[in-house]
Amino acid sequence: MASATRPQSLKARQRQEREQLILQTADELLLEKGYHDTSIEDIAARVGISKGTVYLHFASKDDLVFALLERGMRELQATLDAIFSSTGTPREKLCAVIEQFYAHLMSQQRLQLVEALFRSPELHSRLMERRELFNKAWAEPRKCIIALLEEGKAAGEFDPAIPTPVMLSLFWSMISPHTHRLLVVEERMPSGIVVAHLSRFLFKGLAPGGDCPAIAPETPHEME
Amino acid sequence: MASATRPQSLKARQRQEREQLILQTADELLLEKGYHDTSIEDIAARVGISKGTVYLHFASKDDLVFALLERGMRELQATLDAIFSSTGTPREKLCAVIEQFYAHLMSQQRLQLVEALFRSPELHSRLMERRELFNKAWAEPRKCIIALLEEGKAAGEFDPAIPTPVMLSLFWSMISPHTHRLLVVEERMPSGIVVAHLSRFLFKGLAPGGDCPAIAPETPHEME
Amino acid sequence: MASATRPQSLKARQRQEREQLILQTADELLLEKGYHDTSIEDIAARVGISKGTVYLHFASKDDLVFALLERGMRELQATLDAIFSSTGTPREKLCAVIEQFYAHLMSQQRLQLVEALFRSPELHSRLMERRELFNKAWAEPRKCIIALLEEGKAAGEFDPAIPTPVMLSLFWSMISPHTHRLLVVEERMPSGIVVAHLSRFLFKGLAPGGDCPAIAPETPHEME
Amino acid sequence: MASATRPQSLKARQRQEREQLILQTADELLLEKGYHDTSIEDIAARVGISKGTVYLHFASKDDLVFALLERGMRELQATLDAIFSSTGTPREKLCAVIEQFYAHLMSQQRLQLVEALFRSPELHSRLMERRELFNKAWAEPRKCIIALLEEGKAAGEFDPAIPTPVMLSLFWSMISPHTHRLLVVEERMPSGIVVAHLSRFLFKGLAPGGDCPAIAPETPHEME
DNA sequence: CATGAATGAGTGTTCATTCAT
DNA sequence: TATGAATGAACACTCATTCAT
Repeated sequence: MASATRPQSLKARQRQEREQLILQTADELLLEKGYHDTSIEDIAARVGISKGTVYLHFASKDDLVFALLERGMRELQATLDAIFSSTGTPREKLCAVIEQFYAHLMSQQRLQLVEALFRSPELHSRLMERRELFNKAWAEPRKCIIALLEEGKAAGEFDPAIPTPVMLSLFWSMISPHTHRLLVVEERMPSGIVVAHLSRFLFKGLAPGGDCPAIAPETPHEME
Repeated sequence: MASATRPQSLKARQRQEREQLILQTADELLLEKGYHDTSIEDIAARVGISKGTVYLHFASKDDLVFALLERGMRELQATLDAIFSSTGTPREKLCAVIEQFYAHLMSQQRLQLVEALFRSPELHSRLMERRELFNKAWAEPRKCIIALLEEGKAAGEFDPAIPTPVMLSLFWSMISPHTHRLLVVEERMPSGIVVAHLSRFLFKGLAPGGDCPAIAPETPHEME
Repeated sequence: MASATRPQSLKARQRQEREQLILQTADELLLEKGYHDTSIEDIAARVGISKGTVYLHFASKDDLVFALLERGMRELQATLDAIFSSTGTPREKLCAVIEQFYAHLMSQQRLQLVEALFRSPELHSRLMERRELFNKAWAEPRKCIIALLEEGKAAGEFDPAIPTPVMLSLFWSMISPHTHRLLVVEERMPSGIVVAHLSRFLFKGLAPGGDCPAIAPETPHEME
Repeated sequence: MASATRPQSLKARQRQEREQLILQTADELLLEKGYHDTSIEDIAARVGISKGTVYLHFASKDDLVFALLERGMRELQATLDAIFSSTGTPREKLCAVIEQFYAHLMSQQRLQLVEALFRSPELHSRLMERRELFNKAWAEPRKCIIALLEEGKAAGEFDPAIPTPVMLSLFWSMISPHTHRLLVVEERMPSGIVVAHLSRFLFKGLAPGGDCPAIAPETPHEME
């Protein structure tokens, strides 16, 4: 019964698998060589299919990249959802997010592309033309993190004097691929160590108390 | 006599100005659209000159970008030199570095390009073929910052338990264009405020003391 | 079974034909207008295809010209091989070579290109970078002709007082496209007549005997 | 008196000298690198003047080349005139022509360019658009040689069975730069020796008598 | 007069995209 | 459905030519 129930489902599954393979390969190549130096032909060749076949799955190169971003977003969201629905303080949860990034997403080179593309002005602008679908996907994780941060502030874990956008920005910095590359890839530090340092640094920095003088718009420094 | 000393100097100055204009325009366009989506013709058009004229100043597109990077490096180094040679604790100096970045370099959108290009795998490799001059320029600031950090550790300002590479990486994060864009550009926070927050966060995080349990390679968290 | 052996052979044959068409057209255009005044677009237009298609067959303009030269060489060598392996005196064989040149190669405007390109200093140098394959191809015919000339000397057919390089040079002159153009193309003389005259002239000039006074480095003439 | 007679003549003479210098330099460069790889800037640089100055003398690159050809023609004609007006048999005169080519024109690399350009399809066609002036210049030497050849036939020096165009063509072959390059430049034969061989060969080949069977349009040979 | 900065048409080459098979 | 041949727009770069100084 199971063997014959879905003759189309079989094909559909194969199609799905191929699509995932294309996405995965594109992910790797884009990270290796960047958007413009990766041609559709390159991707097709590494997958072992022909150029035309790629177009059976993705209407354009930009669509392919877009799908890649969506996939990254979905994975990110799934990771975050799992963490958010768990029990623990905001700090513990944010800690877990950092950990997840380093343990899984970064090392699998998944989210790096999301980040990399977002930081690339060339693609950023082009892809933002499709903002409709995209921003939604991006807004969701953002809201989650913000919620955690404000929850933490309310719980007295984080310093309420630090504006949430600043906190958010600092948090993104902790999980940036750039940091990952410098420490894990180039300095060969174990991922666990890096995570511990980053987390500790982040939460020490965000913790309430300490000298928070009235922030002067122009801080007095002895520089020219 | 003095009035006649520079018949050539006039032309030379005009040439210099034109060259700076091209560089500045290229800087803007590259930041807006990225390397591959900015053509020489684009740059020439915005400057108001013809394609060929650009080639009177820069032998190739790569040469133009390279000159841009060199300019960024020179400015960076000049800024750092001024700060390093001043009096003050390491903390004050690093604080001044962050401040300078935000006050001058970032707002002039210079270093963003340096960063952006360095993160692009495609250009990175091509530009690294000119490593000779370039690496030196890049290594110098790096050494300066590292020296400051270790001086700070020795002086008891920074936590010696944090490895210097980690500190360095965190410092880069503070002055990343990404953070600048999120907070100053998108959130419209005044640059001075952002600097104050970043500095305070950085030094609170780097300060000695606080809970620094033995860092476990695998931190225990309740995630899958 | 035999009928199905070539499903690819069909496409392959079409590809071959297209490639030959491009080569032939390039040959014509290069002869008409020369290397620099013939653009890839020109060639594509005359073939009736697009620029890009040319690049499906030849990786660069130089590659195309190189393929053209190779083709010319192969044809030349094939012709010479057939003649050399036949029976006959050296004189008869050289005569046959001239004949073949005029009957086939010249009229197909093939070797003209070889010659023309070899006389262009600009291309000569660029193409000589691929000397490995090429020099071999060029050296072979040269050796064949030299062998024939020396065989002829030994057999008493040619004047041993004439150095072989001189003989070789005179022989090349007989089959130069320039001569062909002047007599066959411009003067409209039948190719057979021209061949007969050239051969007769060559062999009469090369024949032993006649007044060969001691060759004085400075021949006495009444000129300024 | 002599010093002030021609204030313009002085300037005019300087202008003439510069023009000759440009021509001479262009001659050299064109021979070295060919037409398309020699830019106006190249020529100006070697002369030591600026691009613009070249255009004060020659309206276009083609004009410059054209002037070069005219100069070559004039020299050729002068040489031929001197020879033709001397006493001697046609054979002696033609011999002198060959000699002159090798002794002076070739070694000074003058006429090589005339020849080279004429054999280059690219320039030939373009320059032929200016045929009016040009053909006249080219026709004159041609007529001279033809006259000599026919005079020689009439005098019994040359074989009347050989058509004059064939003779002319053979004569051009003897003085081709190609032959010169092969023997004098590459084989390092002394120019005098080469001239002696060429002359002897030419006149032996052109001499009356010998086997001149009825020329069959299709010569019988054992070739495929 | 001499200069050389400025121009812009032209060329080789790449590659996303289409479509006949 | 899968292929890959064909297309053509786009781009970096060159250089003959012009012209303001």
